[in-house]
Parts: sequence; C-alpha cells; structure tokens
Amino acid sequence: MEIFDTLSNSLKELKTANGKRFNVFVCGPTVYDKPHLGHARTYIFFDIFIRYLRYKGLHPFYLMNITDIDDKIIKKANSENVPYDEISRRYSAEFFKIMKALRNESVNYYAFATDFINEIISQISRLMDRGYAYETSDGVYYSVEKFADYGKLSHQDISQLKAGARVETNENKKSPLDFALWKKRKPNEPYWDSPWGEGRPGWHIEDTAITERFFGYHYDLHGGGIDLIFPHHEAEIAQMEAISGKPPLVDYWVHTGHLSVENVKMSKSLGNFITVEEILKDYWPESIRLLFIGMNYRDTSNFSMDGLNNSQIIAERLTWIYRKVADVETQRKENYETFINEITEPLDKNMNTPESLANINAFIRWATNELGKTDGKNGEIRAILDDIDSIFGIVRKAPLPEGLLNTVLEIRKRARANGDYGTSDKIRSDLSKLGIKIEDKGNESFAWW
RNA sequence: GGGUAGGUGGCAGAGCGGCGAUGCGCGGGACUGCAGAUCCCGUUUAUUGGGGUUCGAAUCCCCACCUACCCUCCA
Repeated sequence: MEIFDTLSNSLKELKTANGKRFNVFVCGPTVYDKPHLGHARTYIFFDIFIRYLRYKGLHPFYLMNITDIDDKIIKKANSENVPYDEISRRYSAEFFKIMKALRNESVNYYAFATDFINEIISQISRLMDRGYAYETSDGVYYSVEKFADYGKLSHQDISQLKAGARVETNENKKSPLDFALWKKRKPNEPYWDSPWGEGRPGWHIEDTAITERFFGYHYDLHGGGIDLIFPHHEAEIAQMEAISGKPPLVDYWVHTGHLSVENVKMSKSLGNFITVEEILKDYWPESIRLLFIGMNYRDTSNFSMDGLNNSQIIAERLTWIYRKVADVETQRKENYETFINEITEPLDKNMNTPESLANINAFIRWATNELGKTDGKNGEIRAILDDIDSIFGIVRKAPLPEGLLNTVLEIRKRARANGDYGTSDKIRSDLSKLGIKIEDKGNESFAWW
C-alpha cells in the first residue's frame, strides 16, 4: 500500500517485510484536560490504519506516549492547588476511558514520559558530549545551528525561520530557534535529579527517549497531528539523528489534518473545543468514527452536527443489518470477495477512507435488499460486516435486553392485533425514550438501538 | 515574508487523461393503522477563471484569483 510521507512530500510504498514487526509511534496527548474532537479524529485515524495493517496480516507494534509532565500540567495543578501528578493521573485516566469508548483499542503500549527520565538524561548527555547542546542558567538547550538538516521535515529554510521567528525572547539561548532539552527547577515545580541540577525534561526529548528504548535509532513510522511537524517532530529528528549519526529516524512521517467546528478553527481562546465526552452523550462512537471515515485524514476538515447526524444514519443502517444476521454463520463466497475488495482497496491508496465508505454504502444497499430474500446471502452479509467492523470499528454490536423486551413486544403485538393503537404507540414512544427503537413490518416488530 | 495542501452539485466528499462515484438534503412513488425503516424514480449545463497540450482534461502544463493550515503551546 501507499502512504503519504511528510518528509519526502510524496506517496511512498509501505515496505513491510513478511512477518517482520512494523514499529509505529504516534504522539499521544499532554494530559491536562479532557480529550476533544481533534484528538478523536487523529487517534481514530491511526486506530483504523493499524487495524487495517493487522487485517492485512502485518505485525505493527503501536506505541503511544503520554506527556505527563509539562508546563500546562503544572499550571493546572497550581491553579487547583494539587500535586502535578494528580492532574496527569486524572486526565490520563480520562484519555484512556475516551479511547476505549471510541473503540480505539489498537495501541500496544502507552509510555508515560516520567517513566523514562533516565533515558532522557542519557540522551541529553550524549547530545552534550557531541556538541549539539549547551547549558545555561535556566536549562539545557539544543543548538539548532549545529544540525544541518534542521528544517527538512517542515521544508523550511532555517534562515527563513529566523526571519519569521515569533518565539519568545530568552536571553540565555544562543538562537531563538533553540529548544529546551532540560528545564531547571523553579519554585513550586516538580523535579528530578540530573547532571545539570534538579529540573524536568523538555517536551521533544521524551519522545526520542521512549522510541530509542523501544525501537532503537530507527523505526518505521511516526504519526501525529499536522501541528506537530514543526517544531516537535523536527526536534525529534535533530535529537535522534544527532545522537545516532545514522539517519533516518523513521521511514514514514504521517500527519493528520486539523478539525474546525462549524467552520471555525477550534481554539482555546474562542472556547469552541468540543469534548468527546460531550458528543458521546448523544451519539454512538460508531457515528463519530464514520464521520471521520468520510473525511480524508490529511485534509483540514470541518466538524458539524449535520455531518454527525448524517453519520449516525449510516451507523444505524449497519447495526440494523447486523442484528438481522447476528446469529448466522459466516460464509465467504463471491459476494464477500467482491465487496471486501471494493471496501479495502481504497485503503491501499493512502487510506482513502471516503472511497471505502462509498463502497460500504453500496454494500448496505445490497445487503438490505438481500435480507428480505429466502435464498440466503445472510452468511456472506455477516462475514462482510465482521470484516468491516474489524477494520473500521463501525458496526455496533451491543446486545438488547432480549427477555424483557420480548415480553413488552408481545404485549404490544396483541394491542395492535386488537386495534388498540393508543397502547401500541405509547409503548413505542416510551421505548424510544430509552433508546430502543421499534419498527413494524406487517404483524412483526423489530427492536434495536 | 517563507513553507504545505487545496479550490468538484444545496451540503459533505471520491475520481487524477476517455459515459462526473457515494451519502445527506430536496421532489415524487411503493409499503404502513400511524410512524419509522426500507425500496424505486427524479434533482435539467457541479469540476474557481483564462490560456495551452491532446482525437479527448475535473484529471497534464502555464498564468491569475481565492481558501485552509504551519512558521508560538497545540491532535
């Protein structure tokens, strides 16, 4: 398959030797607040990407970091007057909860930055030894000028970067572009011991420390939001390639586009961040996933309630079909082959999920037609749904409270037979309030949610 | 100022040299106690503008205009 690589600015064939582990690292969140829809978009994309690689029989190892020490965490802790790690624990727990609720379950290991302080110190020491870093009164900095390739990922000329630099001035730094590897302790801040005194790691160094420990000098694919290209990922390259002397750090750089909300960029100042928790109150995770599947992962895309409602319709159709074939044994015949090929092939073309979605819709139409027939394509439908769900995680399989529900439906059936539509309609609307929908087809009724 | 990606119907969004997908919305019909779901038909010139290459361009080239994002913490 092909995937777009930010470094080379082009589609690259994904080389995955047979049976070999494919090492993937995706930048996780800084845990100081609840996850928002932008997080959902990025992590759902990478979840589907990894699921698909596994579906193809490859062996990705999906590693994600959690930034659990950072200025924003400290700031929040101080404002609540609690230890910093109470904040990081609270919001990392929140993050895991949301990831699970969104059905993002493909991560193999979550690495907390503060568990890798030794590795971080080791990397900074080596950068010092090799002349890439220097110590000042307030920390240790990476000297960007020492690394000739600085700017290669974001395709920026270092002199242009300087010209447009809007970074805050810091008398201690040799160049405004230099970034902190180690921040010396200030009052009321958490700290660890180091050769440069008590302090805490800079943001960029945690990722290379973690990936070196797990993967070494080099690994296969690094992902994250588009906003991380500069300076975060640029800095990672500068750190690791300076230490190893053996570029490249990774073979594929994959970045997801940002999300706006009702056509306005999400930002703290505008206060229009929508948390995932908020959306999950009224919508299925499957609907959220479908919404993002309908977008190209690299585009800047817009989130709208219209779009979400649209996706909910598709999610309900899939569930509707699933419930009709839930008890059928899977069959993999020609229809299975055809639909699955049409649905998965677009993924080989740089994860073209919108095209996959178009073919999923074609499947939905076919399946709903076949369901009414007696010559039984149900086994194939079931098999296709299973595959779709294993890749995309969009088929809701939550069971209904069958026993109780059947009793209620039986009562309603009798009422209808007697022409007592007042009772039957009341049952229908009451159940609807509980999230269970009743649909009549002749004398038979069908319930789902 | 520099960098990157783009401009396709009412909206979202594929196609990237040869009848312009798909979904929503909208209009009509079938079915239904009603509703919903589903199915069928329709939505007449939708490819930013102008040049060019070609038998043929949304797709390739040039120019113009416009948009988004990055260059500062951010998924």
